[in-house]
Amino acid sequence: MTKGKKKNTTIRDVAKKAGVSVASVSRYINQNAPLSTSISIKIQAAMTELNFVPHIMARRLATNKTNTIGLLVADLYGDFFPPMFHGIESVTGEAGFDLLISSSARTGPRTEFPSSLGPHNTDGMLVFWDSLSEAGLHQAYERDFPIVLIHQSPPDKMSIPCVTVENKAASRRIVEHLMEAHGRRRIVFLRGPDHNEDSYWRETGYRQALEMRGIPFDAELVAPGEFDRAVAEQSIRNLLSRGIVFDAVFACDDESAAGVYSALYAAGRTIPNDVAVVGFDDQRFSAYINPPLTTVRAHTEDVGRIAARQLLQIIHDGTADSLTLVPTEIVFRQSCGCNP
Amino acid sequence: MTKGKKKNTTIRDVAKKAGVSVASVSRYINQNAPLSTSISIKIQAAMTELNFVPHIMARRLATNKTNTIGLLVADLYGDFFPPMFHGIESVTGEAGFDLLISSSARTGPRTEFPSSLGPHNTDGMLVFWDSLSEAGLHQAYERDFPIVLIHQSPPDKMSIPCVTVENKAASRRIVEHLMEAHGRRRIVFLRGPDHNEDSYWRETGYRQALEMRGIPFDAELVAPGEFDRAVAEQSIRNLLSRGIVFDAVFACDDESAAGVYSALYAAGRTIPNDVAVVGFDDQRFSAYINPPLTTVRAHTEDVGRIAARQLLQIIHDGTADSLTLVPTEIVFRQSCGCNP
DNA sequence: CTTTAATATGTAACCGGTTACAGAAACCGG
DNA sequence: CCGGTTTCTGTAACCGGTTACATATTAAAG
Repeated sequence: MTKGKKKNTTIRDVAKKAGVSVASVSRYINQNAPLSTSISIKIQAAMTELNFVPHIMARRLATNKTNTIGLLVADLYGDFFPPMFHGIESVTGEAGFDLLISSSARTGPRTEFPSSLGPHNTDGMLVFWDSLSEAGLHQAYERDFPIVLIHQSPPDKMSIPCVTVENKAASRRIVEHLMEAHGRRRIVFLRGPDHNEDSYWRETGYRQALEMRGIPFDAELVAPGEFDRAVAEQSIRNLLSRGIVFDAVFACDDESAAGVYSALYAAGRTIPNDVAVVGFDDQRFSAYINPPLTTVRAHTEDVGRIAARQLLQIIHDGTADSLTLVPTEIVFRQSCGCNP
Repeated sequence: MTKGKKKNTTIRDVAKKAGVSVASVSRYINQNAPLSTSISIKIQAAMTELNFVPHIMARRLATNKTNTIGLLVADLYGDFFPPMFHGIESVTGEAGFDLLISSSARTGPRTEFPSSLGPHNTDGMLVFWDSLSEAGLHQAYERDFPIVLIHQSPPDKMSIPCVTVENKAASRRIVEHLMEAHGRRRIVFLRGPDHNEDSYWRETGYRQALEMRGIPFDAELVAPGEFDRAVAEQSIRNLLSRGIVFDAVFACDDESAAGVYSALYAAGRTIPNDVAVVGFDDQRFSAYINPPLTTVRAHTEDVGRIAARQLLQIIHDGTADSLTLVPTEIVFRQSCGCNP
């Protein structure tokens, strides 16, 4: 429209128009070397006149920095992602970094280090649970590409910083609450996916609570939840039909707690009178369901914020904390028997 | 560790080692020109031996293509984003494009065309409602940078493709349902934010339904919902305390429907017997609340998919549909009085 | 008023790919 | 066996910034 010519205006055009050298223009743009005011003015004038926009890729090629960080996620199920993203974005944005997202939903956990997120394209990468295989991680680790793991601790031998939430203590406390405040004794635990660490620690907390109360662990009371509503519902149905007695359920996450509700409701059991139910995560719907779910709140936004900060720090000076546990807190609603 | 030398291995190193020209190596990598097998083999050998990884930024500088598309969102409230993202990612990923995300949550709607998402850094951009000011849009439009709008139609004078959901017909039908199937007459409408288009069309559908039934529009029955639980709750409280009579509520979105539930519950009114309630969006919690909410399902994932496809098409050949309306469907649950 | 040190600019060589163009090799019909 | 294609391969000039180093300018010192 305007000029007719396809050519981009470059730093050299600006230099010519301002009657100075390209180096000066570059220095003016980056403000990284002293420059006389008279020259600065001329450059500024030329730049605005030519409507000059520096070519980011050229800069990146020359400096070998991308000012971009990569985000590798498995899938965006649940209410998990938005707050996490919000946390991450708030710190990366502040620091002037772009965010490149890649989901492995289509492909399953990447077995290869994803080239689109690797060096040359990002300065570092945030890796969520289940998004990158151990082999893929290893590739990144070897070239010591900056990485921080989220909700996943590093495999043996690799020391990669990790940030996740405090699972065990909160789980222990919520189960203790069921026992102490509401006198429950036969508490079902609904597991998460097999190698999920959150699930592992939540189960550990559950077992510790039993142990402290001298209640023997009963394998019959543990069933799959898979972080999935339908699976959890089926598990509870099974327990019920097999005549197994229980007076409470600790669901590994709120999603499966919702499944518990359905199964219990269908069987005519009331919550919390017949069976108390508690979950983990404090998803958005948890406050709305009936009765409102007692659960553990994970400050997911903080997790994102902290992870991003760690990554920036690695990129900047190579240091980071090897493990950060973000505190969790129990939110007492009605499904456990409180606030009747 | 390995070599001790900092230098990256480049295409020239590969060429030298394979005893061929850089052009051949480039052609081998891109498979864009015939190459004798003998040469191909030598190059492949050299590449694996040197562990060569092409430098993406160099390629981008040379080709002036980024293979990246930008995603500009306001904030990631609600259940809105994950499915949308999923849809987008599925098509961009398939096409080999990266996704650069920028949220304007920290800053409010961008008034400037965000340089990090602009030309040089992305090949095109998906813009959500409320994320970019009209001025910002205009800048992009002038340089005819590929854009498609999501849930927002272009301001006057600019013809930018847009994809959103069908709001009006579904709204009309759900209100008609309230009238015909359940005999409701005094139906409250809870508005969304002021200049939100979804809200506008939903209200239009509401009015049409009234009109077709010969029921006069009553301004007293329209109150703010703002897509916000608390605001909606307060609005219903007000109506109630002012003694305004109504037998149904059409909430502009499910979030505000949840607020309606609270207000009604607090006032001792039952749903759907005293007041029928319907919403819009079919958020995740809507099936879980009590009673399950009758609402309109928007196929958000499709919106994302279609928008992404449109954008790729613009990038590819410059063409696109100026408006795509993704169909919606009513899901009948219990809050309207169905399935008792 | 030189001599020397400090500072501001400019020149040109990078960064690591792509690709227009030209030259070489292989193929083909007559 | 020769000119005319057709198909491969190589050279070198880009893409648009940054920056080490050299040079011009100016200030400080002697």
